[in-house]
Amino acid sequence: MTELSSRYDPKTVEAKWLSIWKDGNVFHAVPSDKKPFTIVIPPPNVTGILHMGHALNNTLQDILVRYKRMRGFEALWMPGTDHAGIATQNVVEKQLAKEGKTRYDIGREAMLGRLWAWKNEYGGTILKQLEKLGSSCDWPRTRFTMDDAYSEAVKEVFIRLYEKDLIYRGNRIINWCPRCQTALSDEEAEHKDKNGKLYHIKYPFKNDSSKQLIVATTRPETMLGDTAVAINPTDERYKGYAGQTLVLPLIKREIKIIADEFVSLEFGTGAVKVTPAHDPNDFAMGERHGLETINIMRPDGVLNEQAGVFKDLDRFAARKAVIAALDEQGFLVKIEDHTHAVGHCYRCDTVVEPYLSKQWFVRMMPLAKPAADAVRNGQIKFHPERWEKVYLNWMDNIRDWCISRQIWWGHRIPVWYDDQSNAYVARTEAEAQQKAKGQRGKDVSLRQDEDVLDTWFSSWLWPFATLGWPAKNQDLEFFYPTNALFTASEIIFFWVARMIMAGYEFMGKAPFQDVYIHGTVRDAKGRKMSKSLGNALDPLEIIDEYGADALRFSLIINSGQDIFISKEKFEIGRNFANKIWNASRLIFMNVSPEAFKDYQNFEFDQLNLPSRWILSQLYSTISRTAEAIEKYRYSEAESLVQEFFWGSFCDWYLEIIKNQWKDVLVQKVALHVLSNSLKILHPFMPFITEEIYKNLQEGSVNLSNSSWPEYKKEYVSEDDQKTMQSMIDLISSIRNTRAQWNIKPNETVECVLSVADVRLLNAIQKDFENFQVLGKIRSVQFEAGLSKVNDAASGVVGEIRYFIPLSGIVDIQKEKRRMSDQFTQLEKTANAIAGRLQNSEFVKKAPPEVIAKDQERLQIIQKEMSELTSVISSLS
RNA sequence: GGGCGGUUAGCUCAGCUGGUAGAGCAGCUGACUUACAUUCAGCAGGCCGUUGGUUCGAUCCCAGCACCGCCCACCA
Repeated sequence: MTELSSRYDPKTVEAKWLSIWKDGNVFHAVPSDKKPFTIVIPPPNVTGILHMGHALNNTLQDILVRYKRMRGFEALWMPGTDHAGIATQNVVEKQLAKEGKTRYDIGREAMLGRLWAWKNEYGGTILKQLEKLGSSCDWPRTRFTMDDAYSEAVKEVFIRLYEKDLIYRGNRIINWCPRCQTALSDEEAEHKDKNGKLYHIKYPFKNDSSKQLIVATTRPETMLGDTAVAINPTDERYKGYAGQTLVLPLIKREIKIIADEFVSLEFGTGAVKVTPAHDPNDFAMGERHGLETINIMRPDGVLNEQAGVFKDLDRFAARKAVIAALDEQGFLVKIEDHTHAVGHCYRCDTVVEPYLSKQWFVRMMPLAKPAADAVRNGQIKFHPERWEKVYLNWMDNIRDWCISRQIWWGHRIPVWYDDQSNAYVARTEAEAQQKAKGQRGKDVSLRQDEDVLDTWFSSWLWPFATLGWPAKNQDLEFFYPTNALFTASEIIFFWVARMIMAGYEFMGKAPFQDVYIHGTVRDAKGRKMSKSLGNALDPLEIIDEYGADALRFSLIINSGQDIFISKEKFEIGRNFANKIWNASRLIFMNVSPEAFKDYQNFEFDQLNLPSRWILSQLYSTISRTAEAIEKYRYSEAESLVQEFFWGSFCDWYLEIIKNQWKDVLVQKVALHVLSNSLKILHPFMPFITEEIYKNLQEGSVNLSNSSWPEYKKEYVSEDDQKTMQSMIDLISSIRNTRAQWNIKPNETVECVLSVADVRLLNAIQKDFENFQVLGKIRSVQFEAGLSKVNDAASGVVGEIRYFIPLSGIVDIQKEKRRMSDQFTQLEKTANAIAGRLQNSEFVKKAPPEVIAKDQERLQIIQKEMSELTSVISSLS
């Protein structure tokens, strides 16, 4: 029939289908009369290279999108990339560094030219890699956060928020990365526990230098910028100190002692140096007490002229120098070990500096409220649910968002300043000119804000900006809101939360209903996969070696919470693909054109038990798999399909029918099961299923746009499943003889055992030989054939059945003990229930269904007890 | 410091309405059998972290404890 090779070769097959899908544009979705189903891809960074996290994330999305497409939805999966401001700029700056230049050397315009050139050349890499995974994105729709239209959306949002007074500019302590030389948001500063030191330093009093106040600090170099020392007003130790003057060592500046509730009595010495320009708490105290702010540091982390003799020292060198100087002059009291959390830049891992500067902020409280409510009232659901708490906890403690970045790659802030530093927020410079003229009454020259917006300030618009917002159009109308979002927990705050806020603020609707949070892919030892650790498995290499289907399948079936993966894990998927392939070969080798013509139609009543059984299994698998997918239980869905296809279809059905191939009905059933199995396998393993399905020649339809099998209730029979199951158990028991069968002396058994599986025959025969020696079997006939297997269900082998379960146990005494334990347990339960039922008060008060349940349970227990009794007595 | 999760076979994990536990892998036995050795048949291996509570009955529900992991956080 078909010439399928004995081993599945993913490479050629995958390449072939990728181009068929692409040429046919089969994943293109347009507004139609179907129901919409939309997912937007979490846009990978343009600098991204496919890693296992992407592979997992996108496989999950692909499974759902393909499934929904098969279920008749107009399913759109919107692809695209994120410009990744700092990350991309870092990459290009590294290139420049090789030429011995910095971005300042070549200037803003030339730098942007190089950035775009880099983006145009390498920015598509990650998407091509995602495509190789089999991702069924609507590729022609691919968006980029710095597309012209998208940039308009960003600008629009800035202006709208500004007009609502939700954006403001302020002088605040922010997280500053001295390497990237930009501000970071609170989320972009990663806190890590560091083993540091706590330095105790003497600050002498002005009027009596023999008296000192000892302060404790972890960042002694910032003392150069101290403008006060704070104590707690209730601190008995320092009663009357407030208001006195100290002389700052080294600098000799006079500073006051202030009293502030913020100061903890327990920590350190109870006296805190106050450096308003270099610490957020100190800044707040400074505001409360009207303190001066002294900035001692340049943007690159080197101390400035305010630092006196320490000028031009890097902050860490300065720390050492300050300590040395303090020690030398007798101000250093002691140094203690101290662990504390230190912020690090999430892009370059440099220690972040709390730094006073003028930045743009978004007022988050008003935006957070509807977004938090949406989750509270169930309009948006997290899967697994527990992430809702994490989300809400952040939302309820939300702080303003620093959105300006001192880099060049990104959306430039749409604000212009005149010579008096008045700010004009406008869509274009011309508009700003007009506004300025209106306000100043004359033309003034303007300069645009140098800064760009945080990358996330564009990403948070992704679900609707990709569909064309702020323009009104059919796409937006039809595909928004999206249905599900798939992401890792790391970016719940960065992205998910903000998207929800933006969705409500700008669209008046939630951007999606379901948020699926998947685990992190880790190596076998549980470490995060990373290039620097050298433990990363490259998905492309895995695809190359095992195939994309194998990668997808293995990844998903392993996904519980976090996913621990090693190379061997991908054998699961590869082996399964091979199994599917070979089962298909077997079927294709044995079916006739007649069966091929219409294998979807057959008389169900004429089928034998194994056929009815496999159909029953098939259809219950179909519905259970669908249910699992809908509930976002992907690994369960895969297990169900695999268990059915391999464990039931291949291991039992195909073995049983080996000698029945001449029966057209059997051929039809085999083809029918294969065809439908391919359909339910398709979302998980798109390539191999397409390839095999093609051989079924059901019209010219690709599996990618065929439909999910309809559930046929009439094929699902519990009786058939039970009968067949007991047969399977029976045959299994017979197979499993040797040590297990414990035949009583003098007992003889005569039986005819039919074995369909030729392979099994030898194994079993051997066992039976042993069995004959061991027990007293007079004769056992072996017969490779099918008809008798069917008969077995109706009782021919039933005689064997009688003693297998009982004498098949090695340690009868142990089993007896178990059974009598069980009996006592049941007896106790029965008594308890019976007692309850005789209690007239209980019967009066308890709801009828409870009583009914009790009665039912009592009956079951009593039945079990009587069965147990007979079994126990037969054992002795 | 606050919050969240986990603890089940050697390993990775299921166990989604409470009825003394399942899978895959690894291990061990056995089968060269024309769909598949990327295979097939089988075996063994578990006081379901610990202490209490609720229940006739707890891996499951409740509380405490221990250990592991993650997230958040401005005690310098």
